Amino acid sequence: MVKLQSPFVDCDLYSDFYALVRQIPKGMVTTYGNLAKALGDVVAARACGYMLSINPDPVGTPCYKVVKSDGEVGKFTHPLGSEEKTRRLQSDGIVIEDGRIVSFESLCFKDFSSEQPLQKMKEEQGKMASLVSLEDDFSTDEIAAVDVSYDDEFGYGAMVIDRKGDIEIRHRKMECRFPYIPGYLTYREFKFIRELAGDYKGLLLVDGNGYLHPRRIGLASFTGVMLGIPTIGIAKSLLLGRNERNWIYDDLEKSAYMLRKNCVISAGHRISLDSAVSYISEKYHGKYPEILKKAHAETVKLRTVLG
DNA sequence: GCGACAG
DNA sequence: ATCTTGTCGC
Repeated sequence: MVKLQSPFVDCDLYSDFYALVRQIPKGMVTTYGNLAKALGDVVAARACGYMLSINPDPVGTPCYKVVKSDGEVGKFTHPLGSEEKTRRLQSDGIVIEDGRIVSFESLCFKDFSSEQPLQKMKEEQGKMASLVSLEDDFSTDEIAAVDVSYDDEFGYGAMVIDRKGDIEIRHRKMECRFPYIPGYLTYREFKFIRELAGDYKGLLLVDGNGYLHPRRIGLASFTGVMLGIPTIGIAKSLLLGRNERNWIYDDLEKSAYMLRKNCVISAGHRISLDSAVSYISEKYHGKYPEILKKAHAETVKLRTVLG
């Protein structure tokens, strides 16, 4: 059994990110995209905006210096909004005309010092992808589902295990310091799944993708490899790919099946796509899997009670 | 300029 | 997922 340590599932991306914002020199600006690239992937640009919107230290971490990629000032979460952002930029000596930074190119700081955590995660995903098996090697004696919901700083995870009608429910509340970033859901959610699953060895349904992923290693597949268990990815929307008669193709490869609106099935680990599709569609009669709905409802219940 | 972006 | 400061490619 492969026993890979995963140093990145505990990454505090918020702190890494705010440290980058503090590197912007006096009198300069940067863009959400440049910060995302410093984290290791421009796809995180919108998450950078989100992290700024919940910046816990607006004085020490000056988020007004972060603007859009075309030099427009962009939004600002403040009672006075973007006009206040503009005023703060101007008091740094930056000239703004028609809502746009003048001499934007020369004022835009890009030379961040960074470990590029997302880049390292991408490399880890590449290694994990090579360990995924799409050969059927699963039993259906026990089936389980996991899901996590969130508030600002915590995640609320739930796992429902069905052992031939005998239902067990597990809960877990943990701090979460990693925002949602397309392609990196693993680094937000896997630690919840690891805690919830414990030594569970049955088939696991994961709320997200498996093989349908830019690096062929969505949360469901990553979970399968890390825990050494068979998994299936069940997503509610498409991360990528084109729908042709409900089969999802990305590049030229068939990588998922849209069972219905809001139910995209992909192979996780130790199962083929065809087996995943026929098992799920038969067991749940072509509907969204009940056990995942229950797991989701449990996370909401937990968040309402503990949050 | 519009739509796409697992949760 | 929540109710939220983007970017890129068609």
